[in-house]
Amino acid sequence: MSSIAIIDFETTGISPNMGDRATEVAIVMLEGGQVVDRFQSLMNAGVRVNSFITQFTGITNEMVQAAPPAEQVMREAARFVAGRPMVAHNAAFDKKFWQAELARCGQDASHPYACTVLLSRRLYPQAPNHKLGTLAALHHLPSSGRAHRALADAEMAAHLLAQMQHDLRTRYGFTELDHALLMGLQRTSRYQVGAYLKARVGGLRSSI
DNA sequence: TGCCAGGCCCTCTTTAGGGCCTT
Repeated sequence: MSSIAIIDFETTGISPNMGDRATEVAIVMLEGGQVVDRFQSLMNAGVRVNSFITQFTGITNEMVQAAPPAEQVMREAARFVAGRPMVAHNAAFDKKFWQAELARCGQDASHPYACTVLLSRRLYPQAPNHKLGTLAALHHLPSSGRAHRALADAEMAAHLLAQMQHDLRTRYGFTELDHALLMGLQRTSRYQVGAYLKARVGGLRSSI
């Protein structure tokens, strides 16, 4: 059975191109709709955490200074992912930090990323918004810790992805749900979602 | 304190502008 790596970074800001660095990473391995493994670590990139970020995430300068070096953590994270396809909530954000941090230690970062924000916009257009916390409440997903810490957010995104996989199975009759299907779905116009899923499921059945 | 990005998406659009989402 194929597994998917769901990742979440906590960082000092929103742009690695502006000098922002990762302070924490968590990766949750999802297999058959179940969380089967976890990786989490704070990391010390040698930068200071400002008061807004500390208030937002709970991560302090003392915590970061006591953490292992960023390069060491990123090498371990890359080994944990081991080339698996990846998913993140607003993947454009986590993907650019993944690439920036791995580039600093000469590691390959060419993993395909699917995005639960894009998928949610396709599958749950009725949602009031597509923030992770809102979607977790909407689907009554289990909470697994403090929001805006990497492991809690990665687990929440994994539960959201599992919910999407469940809905695709029950609504559209999918028996196999791979990463390529998710990549195709997130690239599909919201007006073409039904046609795309119907084509991919092989015309077994569709509720659209 | 407030700003810093960027890809995606919508619409009163497409020769554009602005909101969403992440920290």
